[in-house]
This record gives sequence, C-alpha cells and structure tokens, in this order.
Amino acid sequence: MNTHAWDLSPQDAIALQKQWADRVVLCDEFDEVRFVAGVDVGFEENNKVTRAAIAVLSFPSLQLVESALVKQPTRYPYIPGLLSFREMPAILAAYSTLRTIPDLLLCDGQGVAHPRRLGIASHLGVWLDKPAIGVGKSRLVGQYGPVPDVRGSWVALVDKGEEVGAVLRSRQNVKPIFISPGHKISIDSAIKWTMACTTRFKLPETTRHAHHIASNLK
DNA sequence: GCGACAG
DNA sequence: ATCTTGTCGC
Repeated sequence: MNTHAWDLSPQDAIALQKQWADRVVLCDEFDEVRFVAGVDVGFEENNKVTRAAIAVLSFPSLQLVESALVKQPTRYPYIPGLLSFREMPAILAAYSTLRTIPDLLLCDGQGVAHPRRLGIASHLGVWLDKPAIGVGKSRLVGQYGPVPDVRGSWVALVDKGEEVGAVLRSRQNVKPIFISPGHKISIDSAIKWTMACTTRFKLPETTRHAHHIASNLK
C-alpha cells in the first residue's frame, strides 16, 4: 500500500496537534478582504470517496467568483478530534487549483474550540498561513449558556476555563452555530466576519456555496 | 469505568 | 457525514 504524509496513528496525530497548536495566532493579521472562501467536505460510496469543495466569493458582495471540487479516496476514519487528518488532504488538493486566492477562509468545523486547540480551521489556517475561521454546526468542546434569540447575539464558548470561541445566533429561531478562530484572527473578529458573510440563512454564504458544490446534487 | 464526541 | 418527503412555523 502507498503511504501518505497524513497517515498518522491517532497517537502521532495527537502529538502533532499539540505541537502545531503553538503556531496558531489569535489576533488579526490581515488587511483588506476582497475574497472570502467557504470550505466543505462530503462523502460518497459509503465513505469510500471524499469530496472537498471550496467556494470563493467576492466581499462584501458575496458573489460566487470561483469554485473547486476534488474527489479522492478516503484514507482516514472519522475520529472526533482528528477531523483534519481525514479531510485536509482533499481540501489542500482543491485549494491548489484555485486561481483566485482568498483572503479569509471559513471552514466547516472548529478552530481552536478543540481539545488540543487545533481544529480543522486552525490546522488548515496554519498550513496555508491564511486567516481562517471555524464554523461548526454543533459543539465539540466547551460550555456555554443560553443564547438570546436575536440575530447577531452570542455567548462565550469556554473550555477548561479558557474562552475558545462563541455560540452565535446567526438567525432568529434557529439553532446557533459554533464560531472559533482558526488562525490569524481574534474571537471578536471571527464573529464579526462570520456575520458579514451571512445574509438570511443560518450558515454563511461561503459555507452554503461550498456545501452545495460538495453535495452530489446539481 | 462511564459518558461525550466537529464531519 | 449519510440514509430521505412531507410538513409545521416564523
């Protein structure tokens, strides 16, 4: 069988996460944002095939300007806390085909709201040295209180006494989403930029486009 | 040992 | 993530 740089034992993967977590930058390190990208991954054939999609949108108009889709064999199982080892190879392959380089990434999943502070948004952000935000539909770690049912309101997500992100009401009457910095962005800015990419739906337009592309539908 | 657990 | 139609509510 062929080996792969991403084929790490869970133990080694965890060790790598602990080391890379130190490289995550939690303050804003970017200027003008002209393009924002949504990253999403889907599976088919009973998880045998991984589909990674990236949608690049103009900002602030949020119009789709470019999209990428890559399919490749799945080679790592889903293990909570090790998601990036399963999805990043395909994501990087898709990213490498882009002609329009985005200034900010919004990834499905968590950023530093992760057991070892290196969720997929952080891993990807550090790898690409690009500002990134983790946008999750559910919680991996952290505690939080009631989120006011008013669009834009949010409460802190705290893990082990550390503020790692926010639970954001991106839309009224809908379950909130879990925002956390991936890389080169603060929690406050992550919330701000996520809202700036969100129109009338629960998820940011970036994520919605990427999800649509990664989906098999047409 | 038991329960939790992104996609 | 994925299997899947209609249906209830703002």
